[in-house]
Formats: sequence, structure tokens, C-alpha cells
Amino acid sequence: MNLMISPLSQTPIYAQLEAQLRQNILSGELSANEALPSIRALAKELGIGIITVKRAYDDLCSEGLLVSLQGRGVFVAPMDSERARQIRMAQLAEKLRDIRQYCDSSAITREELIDAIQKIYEEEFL
Amino acid sequence: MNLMISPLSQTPIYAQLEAQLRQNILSGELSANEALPSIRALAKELGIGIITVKRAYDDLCSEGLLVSLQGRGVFVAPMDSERARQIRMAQLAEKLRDIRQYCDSSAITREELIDAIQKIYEEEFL
Amino acid sequence: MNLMISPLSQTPIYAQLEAQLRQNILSGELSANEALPSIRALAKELGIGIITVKRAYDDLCSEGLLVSLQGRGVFVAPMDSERARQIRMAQLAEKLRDIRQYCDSSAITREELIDAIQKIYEEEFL
Amino acid sequence: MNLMISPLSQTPIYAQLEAQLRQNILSGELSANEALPSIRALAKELGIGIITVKRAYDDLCSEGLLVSLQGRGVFVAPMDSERARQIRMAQLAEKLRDIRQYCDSSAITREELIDAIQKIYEEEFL
DNA sequence: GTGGTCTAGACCACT
DNA sequence: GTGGTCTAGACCACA
Repeated sequence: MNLMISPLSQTPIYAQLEAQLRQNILSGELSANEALPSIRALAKELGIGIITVKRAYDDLCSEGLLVSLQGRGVFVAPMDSERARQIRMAQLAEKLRDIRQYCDSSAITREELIDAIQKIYEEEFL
Repeated sequence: MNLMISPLSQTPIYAQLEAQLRQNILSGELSANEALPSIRALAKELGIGIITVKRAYDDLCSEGLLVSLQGRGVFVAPMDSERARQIRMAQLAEKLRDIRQYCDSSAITREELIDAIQKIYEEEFL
Repeated sequence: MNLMISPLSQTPIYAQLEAQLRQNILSGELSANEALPSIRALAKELGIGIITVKRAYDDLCSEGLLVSLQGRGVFVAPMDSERARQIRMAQLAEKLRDIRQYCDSSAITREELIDAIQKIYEEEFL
Repeated sequence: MNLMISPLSQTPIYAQLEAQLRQNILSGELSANEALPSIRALAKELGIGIITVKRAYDDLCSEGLLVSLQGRGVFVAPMDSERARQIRMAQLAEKLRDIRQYCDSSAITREELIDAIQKIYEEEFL
């Protein structure tokens, strides 16, 4: 697992961490019951505060993606891949409804939207 | 024009205002050179502080969507529809980059994304 | 004399008026002792408020470029062309000292400054 | 870095601050990624309100010269020297357009302007 | 500790 | 009447 944070980004560090951990969990790179690095170790490795790492772990625990076991560490929650997929798609649908609402109120058609997405994927840089 | 703010929302009040005004301007509901409600009037109408309204107006001024004239009021900046369209598409691209980043971090492929959009458009209710 | 005001400009209307009147006086287009349009007439012609015109006339009176005679109107102050020229050049020197200070603190050389001015004069639009 | 404000000046305090910070950034006295004094600290040091300092920082953020990171501070945005130079020259052009407008409105020719600048540079004292 | 948001209220400049 | 500036002070989010 290779975590990276961009110190100059506007998104809070804890949110950057969460996003990357979520990716690793939902994509299966981190498998169920696998142990995550300790809070202190990860904080040191990334050069950020302990509280910031804890915040990310805590948030993912509330989401049910991680389980924290006192004195033993933090682990990936057991989850079959179908369930993971459902979560991902539900989150995506939520975002897409926002997008569609924006398009409708801005007179952007469905075709233009699809087109725009294709272009985003053709761009080299995010 | 019908402006609404949710005081309990996570997004700041001034940001809610900005978004709605931006939509009204870019969609053509507010036409060029049209006068907006005065800062004080809008603040009173929405039950929020004067400064919060001013902040929204100010931000849109620096974006070039509004022009503020001391002693006279705040007006929609002159803008041809082509320019408006460019801005709308740029904003859309911004949102889509977020979406793509989410998809990448969740192992959702380009095809699945397109599929999901089609489904959103087939849904009856937003 | 052809006066014009830009309603969308950030510079106050009274200041726009003053600048144009100053030009007409110092350049000799308005000759000494000539009568200016009445406040009401000019306000009506330009579609602006009476107070705004009065402000411009008043300011130029304090500068000594105009003389207001109660009940008779406003007139260009007597002034020989040499005096007018001195005033113009003194005002210019003041502005240029600001420019030089800016250039010095921004590491822009004298030659680059001269160059930039030449370019400004080659531009089609102000 | 040595910041000074004149409370009695006609130019707003936040504008004075902005101008001085812009100079320090564009001239390289403040290098990229360097931290600026905290809003509270600078406000206290200069004897002005917190909001006034924030206003100056905010404006420079929207200009892209600064980056503000919640919980961490305000920093000079990364910028190569070529970009800094472009900004400086654009600002100079802006000032020179004002000068030209003044000259035109005062019947001062291009040659007289160049001459006046040369004289400014020959003066011993600013 | 840092910045981000929001408030109420005062005073000034412009039309 | 309009917007522009500045203040003091409160509360929240982030590190």
C-alpha cells in the first residue's frame, strides 16, 4: 500500500487519507481482516500529526470499513466484494444525481454530459 | 428569482448563495446589466447578515459575473452567451474530474460510469 | 465639447466628468472665461444626477480651473497656457515618481519601463 | 519582511497590505511555500483588525499568489520566476494605461511623456 | 495553535 | 437610498 498526501491541496489531510484508504479497501488491495499500520507509524511515515491519522481511521470505522480493536490495532472490516460494490455504486449514484441536477439547470444535455466525461478520460492529468 | 438558503447545511451560507446566483446568471434567468437586490434588502429577506450577502456578491464580482457600483447597486456583468457556455462547461469539467477521481479510487471503470449516468437519466425521480 | 460617461466603469461618475473637463480646459478646447453648460442641463444631457455634476464642477472650482458665479453660471478660469502646462507637467511628474518607485521595487529597469510605454502607445484600445 | 500601514491614507488598509505583500512576493523577498505571519499575529503587530488582515490574505489567495490552508497557516503559492515577471509587467501595463489616459486628457504627447520619465530618473531624490 | 464562517453595528463615499 | 471599509467578538473545523 502506497499512501501519499499533498500538503498544498485544499482538501484536508484527513480527507485525503480517508479517500486513499477507501480506495484500497473497496478495490480489494487491502483484504478483509488485514491489519493497517499503527496510527503512530503511519503518522511518522507521512510526516503528519497523530490526531490527523486517528481522525481518518475513526471516520472509516464509523463507515464500517475498518474495525478498531483496543490494544491490538486497526483492521479492515470483513466484507464480501458484492457488498463493497454496492456501496461504491450507491455513492456514485448520489454524486451523479447532483451532476444531472446541475446539467438540467444549466441547459446541458445528456449527450453533452457524456461527451464531457469522455474528454475527462482523455486528459492526461487529473 | 427565487433564492433559498438552508442554514443547517454543511455548505456555508455565502457559498449556497453564490451557487444559486451563478446558476441564475449563467442560465440566462438573470440577464446582462440587470440589477440584483441590494445587499441590505437581500440580507433582510433571507434573514442573514449583511456581510454574508456581501461576501457572496464580492466573490461573484472577482469571478467577473457581477459588477458592483458604489452608490448604485450590484449588476449582472455584460456577457455573451458563448462566454457563459464556456464557464458552465468549465464548471462541469471540474465536477467531472472529481467524479473520475472517485471512480478511480473506487475501482469503477469508465464504462460502468457511463452506464450509471444513463441509469440516472432513466430514473423517473431525481 | 463632447462629454461621455461609462456607467459600468469602476471610477465614480463625478471623477470621469472631472477628468474630461480637465482635459478640455488644459488642452485649450475650452477657452478662458467660456461658459459651461448649466448643472441641470448637463445632468439631463448625460442622464445622471444633478448632485453628481455639481460635485465635479465644485472640485474643479477648488482646483482653480473653474469659477462659479452665483446666478450666472460656471466659467473656465482665466489662465495663460504656460500656467496650464506647468500644472499638467507637475501632476504627471507626481504620477511618474510612483511608477518609478514601483519599478525599482519590482526590479524593472528604466529601459524596460520605456519599452513598456512604447507598447502601450502601440495598443489599439485603451 | 517589514510591513507598514498608514491609517490616515486614502487607500484602504487592506489595499495597502495587499500592495506590500504583492511586492514582497513578486520581487522574491518572500520565497515560494514560505509561511506568512498568522492572521492574528499580523493583526496584533500592525494594530489593525483581524478581518482586515484576512481580507488582504483572501484577495491575494484569489489572485493565486497565496495559498491558505485551514489549521496550518497561509503560504506563498509556488510560482516560477517567469510567471512572477509576467504578473509584474501586467501590473505595470495597467499603471501605464492610466498614465497614457492622463496624458491624452491633458494634451501631453508621447514624446513629452518619455522625456518626463527620463527626468524622473535623473532626479537625485524620489 | 491555525484559518473559516457569521454576526451586529458603525462610519464613509457615491448617486 | 446604494455599496465600501473597519471593528469586536463568537463559534467551528483542522493540525
